[in-house]
Amino acid sequence: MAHKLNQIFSALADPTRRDILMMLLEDDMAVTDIAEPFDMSLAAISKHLIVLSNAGLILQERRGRVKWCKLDTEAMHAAFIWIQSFGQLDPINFDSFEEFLKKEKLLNKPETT
Amino acid sequence: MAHKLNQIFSALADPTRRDILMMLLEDDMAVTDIAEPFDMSLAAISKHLIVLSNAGLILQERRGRVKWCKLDTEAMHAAFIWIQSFGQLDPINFDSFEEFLKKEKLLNKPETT
DNA sequence: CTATTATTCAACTATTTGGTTGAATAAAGT
DNA sequence: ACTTTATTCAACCAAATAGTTGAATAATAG
Repeated sequence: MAHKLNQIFSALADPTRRDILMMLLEDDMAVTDIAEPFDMSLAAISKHLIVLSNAGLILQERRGRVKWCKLDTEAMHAAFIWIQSFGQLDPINFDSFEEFLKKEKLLNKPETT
Repeated sequence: MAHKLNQIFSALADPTRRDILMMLLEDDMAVTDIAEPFDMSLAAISKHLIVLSNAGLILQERRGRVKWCKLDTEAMHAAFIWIQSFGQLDPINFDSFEEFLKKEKLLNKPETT
């Protein structure tokens, strides 16, 4: 199948999936809980999670009837490394970075729409 | 329109477009010269360049009948910053990075297929 | 056993994507 | 003027994507 980076970047290209990843930064979650804030069917979220899983961005582990989802940082790291190749980008300024994150959350979180 | 990161990651998800970006790392190029190594019509490459341009990953400037393409690092930097948010990824190990780049070139360059 | 909860499957739809070809445009070269 | 070169446009096509709904599966609770 296609290069792994295809899957990783393609997975990251969807705002719902980026939101899910940000939610998983805080804690592992079950599928139903992940779906809750989104204005979208559970089946749709389930599909998004499969995309994230295929890209290697999350791990899913079934315990009983609940499937737990957690971040897997390896794929993200591969994307990070690839991007950093371009022009040896400057190390990040963590002040503007925090500001960026705040803005990102306001613009992009489903709860705030 | 959609969040800029959608366009950036979506543009990066295609191996042809990543190849084009890598070619532009070395020098600015005209559309026809960019298309040359690919087994694909000029029109297809032209479309890829529009995608890259819409994502803000390249700039295109027409001089006479030639349209020159050059990297615009700003969009890549935005993606870089977003990714680095996840788990405060470790600063890059440049030895494994160079190895990665070599592998990437072997696997992905159109000239070698 | 029965009902409830968690998740996925299957079938369908609309839209987008990545490619094609042939014609169109526009600038240079002779 | 005519031809060549550079690029895009338009129409088309196949495959992938992101969503829907309703049924199916599977584990837990009562």
